[in-house]
Amino acid sequence: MLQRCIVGVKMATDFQRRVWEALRRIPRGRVTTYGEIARYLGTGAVRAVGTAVGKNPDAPAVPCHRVVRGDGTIGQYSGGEGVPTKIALLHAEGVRVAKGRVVAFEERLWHYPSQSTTSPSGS
DNA sequence: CCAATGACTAATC
DNA sequence: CGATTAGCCATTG
Repeated sequence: MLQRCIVGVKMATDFQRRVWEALRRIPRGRVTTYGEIARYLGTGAVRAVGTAVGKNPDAPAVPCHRVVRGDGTIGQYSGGEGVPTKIALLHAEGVRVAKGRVVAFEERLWHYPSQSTTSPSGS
């Protein structure tokens, strides 16, 4: 049973799994940027993040459509009708998009939780 | 291992 | 604001 997991199966890299997991952390009605994900992963591989998101096999089960570019523009999307579908999904979650750009982008922008400064066992 | 690619970003024209 | 160049890192052939 487990044998088939180690042969003849396209396996994603750990990097991609971390990216997809980061996508699941995005709350509904919010958006994030590739740069934020890269920072969350602790790397500057914005390009690699975008590629990993595009290879997301569980789309749109994973909110990959909540990821936009750093300047608030929609960016790209692979699936359905492409970018139009990405915008449609965002609208379905309450995120307004105009001229291929997220309305009130910085207000809708989601930031990943940072380590609590009130941590009792802080270093 | 090397070369090419990509759902990006920033700077310049 | 649109087009171009260069830098970036992981994936893929």
